[in-house]
Amino acid sequence: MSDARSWVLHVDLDQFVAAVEVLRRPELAGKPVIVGGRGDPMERAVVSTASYEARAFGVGSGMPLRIAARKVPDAVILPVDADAYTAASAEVMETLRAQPDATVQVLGWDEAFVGVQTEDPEGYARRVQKAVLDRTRLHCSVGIGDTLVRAKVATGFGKPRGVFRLTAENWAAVMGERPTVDLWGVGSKISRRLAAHGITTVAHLARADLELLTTEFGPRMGPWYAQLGRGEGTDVVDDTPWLARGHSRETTFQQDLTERAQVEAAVGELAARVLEDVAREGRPVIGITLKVRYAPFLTRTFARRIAATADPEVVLAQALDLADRFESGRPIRLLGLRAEMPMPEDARDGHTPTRSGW
DNA sequence: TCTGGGGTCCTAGGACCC
DNA sequence: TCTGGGGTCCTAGGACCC
Repeated sequence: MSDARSWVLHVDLDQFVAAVEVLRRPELAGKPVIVGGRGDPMERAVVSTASYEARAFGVGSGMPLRIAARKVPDAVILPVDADAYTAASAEVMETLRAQPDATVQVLGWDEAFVGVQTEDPEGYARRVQKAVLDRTRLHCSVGIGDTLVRAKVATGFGKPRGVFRLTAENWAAVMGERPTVDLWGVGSKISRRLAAHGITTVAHLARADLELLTTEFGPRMGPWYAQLGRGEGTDVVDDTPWLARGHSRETTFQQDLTERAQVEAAVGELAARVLEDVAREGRPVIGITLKVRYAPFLTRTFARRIAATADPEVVLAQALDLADRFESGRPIRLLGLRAEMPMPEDARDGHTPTRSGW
């Protein structure tokens, strides 16, 4: 027997969406490419992905398309083509599953964990990169870790097209002095709350008082953040097929809605789309939630449970009733509708993987 | 120059029950 | 006159991720 041990690999495609677009339009290679919305820089939309050439100008995901276009006047701006990315993603995941002894846990269009037993994880990672490139002509980076969290964080140091290993041995040296917001699962809000307690670096978080964290963040999140600071957590890659908890559709209107007839039409359209999504899966609906965002208070969004069934007439009537009761008369900037689906018994309690490591 | 769309999970607080 | 203590379920809101 060899001294093979188990490793977690995190495979992350480089600038995935932009790369897929360049593949079918080779003339775009080397140019600043921005993908977002319907490809119209004058619309209310944001950047999905920018190519490295565009990122050099300071463009990144989530930035308003209008601003991105101003930063890079020469950019090629393309509409989001979800079907194309889904197809490319499926080929990538198939390639990963075809690797020897690989357990694959898909995280999104462009990333997955791969669990393997090997004595040479770097060699395995390089073979994964080559297999993906040969099959799809797409480049990826690979993080190697002894936990999911460390593998995920490691990938960032490997980009682009590289491999990086992060384990209990080098975690503190590599991550210790970095801000907590660099951790997977810590965003701007949590990092600010941590900073209020003097916890600004990963090293601080790693040795933070458990009681303080529990008081501040609750019985689950408190201990979880402490673990995160040490890079600890599960090392089990779970390939159980993912089951959606729900489906939602939302629309930001290019012009705010002011007429009741407009609201009626918009809700009807959303309801049809959501119910179609659910019907495709053939699963029942246990609740419908309506989301409304009024202009100009962009940050003020509310969602309310409006129905326990998917009956389109009930959904429509309840949605309109709610829109009337809340601040009626104010222009509406966004409407969203979400259908919740029941989970089978054996899929509850985290058996079905979601956000990994949770 | 204003902030997409699709998801998941956790927490707090109220209602209700014994 | 005053209001325990434990438990569950549900909803709203917040935070995060790709």
